[in-house]
Amino acid sequence: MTMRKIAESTVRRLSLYLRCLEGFEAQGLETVSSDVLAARGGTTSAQVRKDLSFFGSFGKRGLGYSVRELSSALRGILGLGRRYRVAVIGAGKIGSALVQYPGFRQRGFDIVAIFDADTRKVGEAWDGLRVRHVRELDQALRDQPADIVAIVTPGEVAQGMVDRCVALGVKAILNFAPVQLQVPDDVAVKHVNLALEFETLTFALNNR
Amino acid sequence: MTMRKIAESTVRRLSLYLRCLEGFEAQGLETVSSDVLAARGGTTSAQVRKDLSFFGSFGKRGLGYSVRELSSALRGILGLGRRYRVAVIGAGKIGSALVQYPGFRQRGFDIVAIFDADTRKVGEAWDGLRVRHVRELDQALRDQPADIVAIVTPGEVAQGMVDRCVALGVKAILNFAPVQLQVPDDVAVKHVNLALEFETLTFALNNR
DNA sequence: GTGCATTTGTGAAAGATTTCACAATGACCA
DNA sequence: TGGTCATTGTGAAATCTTTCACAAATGCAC
Repeated sequence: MTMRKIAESTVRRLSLYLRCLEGFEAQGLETVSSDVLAARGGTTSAQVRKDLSFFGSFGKRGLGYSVRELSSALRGILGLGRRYRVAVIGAGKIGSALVQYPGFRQRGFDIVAIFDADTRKVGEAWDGLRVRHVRELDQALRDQPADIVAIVTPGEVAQGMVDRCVALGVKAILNFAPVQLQVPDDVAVKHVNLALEFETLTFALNNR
Repeated sequence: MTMRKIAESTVRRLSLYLRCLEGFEAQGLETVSSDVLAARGGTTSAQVRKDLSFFGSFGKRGLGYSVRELSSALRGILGLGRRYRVAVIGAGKIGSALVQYPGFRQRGFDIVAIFDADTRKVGEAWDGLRVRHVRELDQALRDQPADIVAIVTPGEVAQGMVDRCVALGVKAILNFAPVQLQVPDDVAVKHVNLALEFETLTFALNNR
């Protein structure tokens, strides 16, 4: 199942398809065609079939896909067959929203630790989780490794935190700080940058 | 300046370059080469030059780019020469984080209204802004049009809100709801979907 | 069981984006 | 002024992604 060189765009769509399938499942649908899935997911049926074809053959010709089976296959492909431990560095507004959002737990992501450099925040309990000082970061991650670290610090300190995490063996980072991070090849980084999203919108507003 | 068919990926990088340039400006740097800008932005010098070449010629051969001039040019290209009015629909955790994040105001985005369907939330003041009931949405947007609407509602009601906004002339939407939105061609939509980002990370963790 | 209506899976074609590579230009120095 | 060095701007090539189009399955009706 694990061939190399799957495009980022393909993986994003797989995740999207899974979300659509969960909707169909909730509606009680048993099967979907690539056409219907594409319509819901905002793409084309050929794209759906091509994306899936990188991983195998999941449909029945003439019939479409079993909603249940395809969901299950996608969860397998995306590695969602188990839960993931997430540590959050930075207890500001966005860190807070992350920690308190119940959707993550539902989707298999458990936030297991939150850190901040501000001693005034340390000790606050958020959603049952005590904010710890960043100086405890290394010890905490050694005792209880995290699968994914979310960086929600100011830009200036983000790289330093990432370096510490990488040294501790963290292989996946979700970065909300507005800086590009340097990491070794075997560490996955995803960036979420709201200013950037807003600016692609202002560009669109001014160019059509 | 306004040719058609600029790739989305190019626009995102332009926004990124601007962020890098602001950093260089803060460090007191007068000029940068495409090489230095690329290193900071996580891309290549050829990519930087190609991206810029769609809009004109901003550098001096042998010298590089004036940090000040290039910043200013990019702000022009991205349409950041003025302020933008943003309305937020949905006063949950993420809506709250959005409204209270001071960075948006600093970057030219003013949140001018926030709506929710939950009457218990209506009337709360967030950062000096009163939460209004969604039934006031149409009247409010007619009185005080917004340039950009951020959708922070549950998925089930997102499309309905978008339809109302589009009918009122909104041309740019930032969608945090985990559904694909249908809009006319002349409306720009950007999606922010954290579950999806997490899932591209779990895919990466399981496929290398 | 035959034929019809569907819909998948997939090579090949088209289209888009990134990288290459180099001529052109400007700054600086002697 | 002329030579050297650095760096841009840009066609052309390479690579990557999406779309096309159709043979191969499958179910269903009769």
